[in-house]
Amino acid sequence: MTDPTPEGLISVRQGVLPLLEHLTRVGKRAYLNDMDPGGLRLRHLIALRLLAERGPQGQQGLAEALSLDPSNVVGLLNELEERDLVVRRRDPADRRRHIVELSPAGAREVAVADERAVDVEDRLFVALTAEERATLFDLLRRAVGTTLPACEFPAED
Amino acid sequence: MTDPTPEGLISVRQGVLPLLEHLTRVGKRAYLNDMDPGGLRLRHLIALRLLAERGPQGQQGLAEALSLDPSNVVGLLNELEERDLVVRRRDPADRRRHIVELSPAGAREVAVADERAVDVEDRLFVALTAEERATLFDLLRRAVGTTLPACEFPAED
DNA sequence: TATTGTTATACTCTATAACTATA
DNA sequence: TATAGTTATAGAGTATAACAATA
Repeated sequence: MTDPTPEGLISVRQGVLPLLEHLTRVGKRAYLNDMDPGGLRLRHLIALRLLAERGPQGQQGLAEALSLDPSNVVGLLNELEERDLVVRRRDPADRRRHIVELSPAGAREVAVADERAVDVEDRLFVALTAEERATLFDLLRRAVGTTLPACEFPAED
Repeated sequence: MTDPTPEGLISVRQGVLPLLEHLTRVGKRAYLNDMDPGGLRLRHLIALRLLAERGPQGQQGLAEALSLDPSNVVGLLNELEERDLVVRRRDPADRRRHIVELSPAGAREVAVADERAVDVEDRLFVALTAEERATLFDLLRRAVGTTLPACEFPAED
């Protein structure tokens, strides 16, 4: 064949998205099954962690960082606020804005939920060594970084 | 600190799932926006590719490979069959089974949809070199391999 | 009695447009 | 007029149970 691209790379280019989709779905399901019924779902944990890492945020910035539509962030925050894991307060400087802040209970919940996420990931990535998981994390983090204006996520290295 | 685990690895262990979820969601959205309205969604492409790579399958095996509930596979196949991309026929040996097979039109559609997926992935992974994408692909493929009894997916190397 | 595929249903997730209150 | 947040709604994705046909 006179194919200019090495065979291996062609299949690589075509197949990452299906694998991502698969792994995410299986991981979310495992996380859901692990948690107590009615507990926080993955999206809640992600939002709480974002607040923990970046501090108080307007909902607009939160939506952008999560790559969610602002209208969808509303319901997510409602659920977190009902459980007193998060506090919304008006920005005195611009009374249109809501500043969202993690509550002490929210911070505790992040720790609990993180524990569960660790268990799930340990099972999800049994095939990989610690170094490989670190590599995977790094690659994903860099890829995510370009999909958003400003998201370095859990970049606490 | 007497922590037995290096600091770097701790944050790694906690954070892969959120990154996967984020990247998958963004990728699916990009794929959806790219395609002509009413076209095949990502899950259709994944199912067609599976059939292309593994050949005719019972729906049960298909469900397992896709990590979908068999009841959800029904609707997916209905949509593919309506477009004549796939053919269901009774297994003469066991008349309970439906053998699902890719049609010639289905095979052509895989190629078209793959093209679009390539574009999406090129944008999704601009931050990564070809080698890094190959590494990512390999790591994901190995991780997926353990989440399923038998899924080596696009392992055409 | 167990298995394959199917139907029905409820709930979550996502995208979109219209609305309000502030600026 | 534009922006931050909200509401409402429709469609896609997922989990579950019950069912028919066949083994």
